[in-house]
Amino acid sequence: MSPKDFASNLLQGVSEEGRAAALKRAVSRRLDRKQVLFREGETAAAMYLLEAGRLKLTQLAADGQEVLVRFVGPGDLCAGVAALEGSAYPVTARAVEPTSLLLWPRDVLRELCQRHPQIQTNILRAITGHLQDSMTRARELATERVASRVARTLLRLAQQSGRPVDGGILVDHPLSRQELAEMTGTTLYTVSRLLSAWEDAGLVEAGRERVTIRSVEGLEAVVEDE
Amino acid sequence: MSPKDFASNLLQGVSEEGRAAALKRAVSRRLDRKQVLFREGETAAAMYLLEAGRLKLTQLAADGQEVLVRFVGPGDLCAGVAALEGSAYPVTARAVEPTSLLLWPRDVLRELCQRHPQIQTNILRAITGHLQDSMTRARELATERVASRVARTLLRLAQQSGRPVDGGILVDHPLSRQELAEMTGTTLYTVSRLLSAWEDAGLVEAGRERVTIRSVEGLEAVVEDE
DNA sequence: CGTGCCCTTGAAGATCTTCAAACGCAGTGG
DNA sequence: CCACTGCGTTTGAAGATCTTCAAGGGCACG
Repeated sequence: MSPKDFASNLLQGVSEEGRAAALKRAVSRRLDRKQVLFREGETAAAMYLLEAGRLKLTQLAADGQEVLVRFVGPGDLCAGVAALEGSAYPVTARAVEPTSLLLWPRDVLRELCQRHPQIQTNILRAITGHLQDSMTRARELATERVASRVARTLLRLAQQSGRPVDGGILVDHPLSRQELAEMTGTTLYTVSRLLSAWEDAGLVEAGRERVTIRSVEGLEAVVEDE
Repeated sequence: MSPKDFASNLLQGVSEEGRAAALKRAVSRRLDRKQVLFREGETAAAMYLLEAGRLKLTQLAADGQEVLVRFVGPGDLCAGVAALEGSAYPVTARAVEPTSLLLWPRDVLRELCQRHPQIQTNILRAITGHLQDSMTRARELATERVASRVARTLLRLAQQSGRPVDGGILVDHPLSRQELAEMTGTTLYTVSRLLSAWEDAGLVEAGRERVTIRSVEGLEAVVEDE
């Protein structure tokens, strides 16, 4: 495996020459916790690929409420289409922990995509994945109860960014009740109550901006018993 | 304007030769009302472009409830990525009125995309639009009340498939309370009550599988006053 | 003329939000 | 080192919103 293996989502199937060209033209950048990478509505300047750390992408609702669209982890792409089309970023991106990433300015990206169409194909694949996720999310919001949605979200976070610890899986980045609420379309109060109940039942262990899943099966049962 | 202008979403920016090649290799097909074009989970056989009529795309929730993802109208693409990747259709497509469309079998589509990369770019653009829509939908489901969501949905339908009639805009295809409920994450009962109230207030006129918007401003006010 | 499908409406009650109050840890500054 | 302060969290109580269930009406189509 190459040392630049985290780039596989972007560069898989690209010729050796294309990979080299892409990596050579990439710019490196670091972000502190809570630092903003870009804001919703700004004209897209670049496409980003995460090396390490984590971003959260949010959208503002009409009434000012924030909605958490997704977390972006190592190897994930971000703002691919907005950069290609030169349109506005559809979300705001903020680091939830110290983060390092590569970026390709808009014009560089366009040139790379023209010379190496497989890169565009890979961006298309990434977008398709996000579309699937978004449809799944909308379907769950439309048909499931809050408890199911929160349980599902925890299970998903465990998969995406879970770190095994003794007797459980820790979601390995800061995660507040408020953020869980913004991911599931509910309030921080309801999330707090659910976590308290699940803690009593031995399904999770909850701390300040920390959640550890103690029983995956238990949470799956919560998802089922609508 | 070309007689094949409905194909602009797919063929804009494609060379004259590419447009000709694409149209030559397209297969024509007709559907009756309620006829199924493809089902969620089947391996994708082709990409579709609507000439006339309307499809509805639905997804099944875990508990068997149907969710209405969107309506597809003339000029709209459908199943582009699933066909390119040879994966499963993510939704079921059903005609809600007599419909005619063009289709490109999977292998033909792949060849066209290779020879004319702009076609793939156009598919990427279409998918991006759907991603935006889906995110908007999820955000609304997460933050807005039922009345707002139903009102918004009616306004959107008026834009997409509205036909001016005396004193209003008719949504120009069959549209049941159940379908409106499946679009907005509520029940047919709640939709029925809302439409009855809005009819009394003079905002809409509702019939069997028919809705006419009498006051766009009135519905916009419903959206606002959360 | 019946039958099926779509629609309406009432009543009861579950689910979830809202508001208010208070707790406790983490980091800061005295 | 301690107190202060901010922020994330917890919990109770009240009540709004929406669903669910039940019953019935009416139009369209065979």
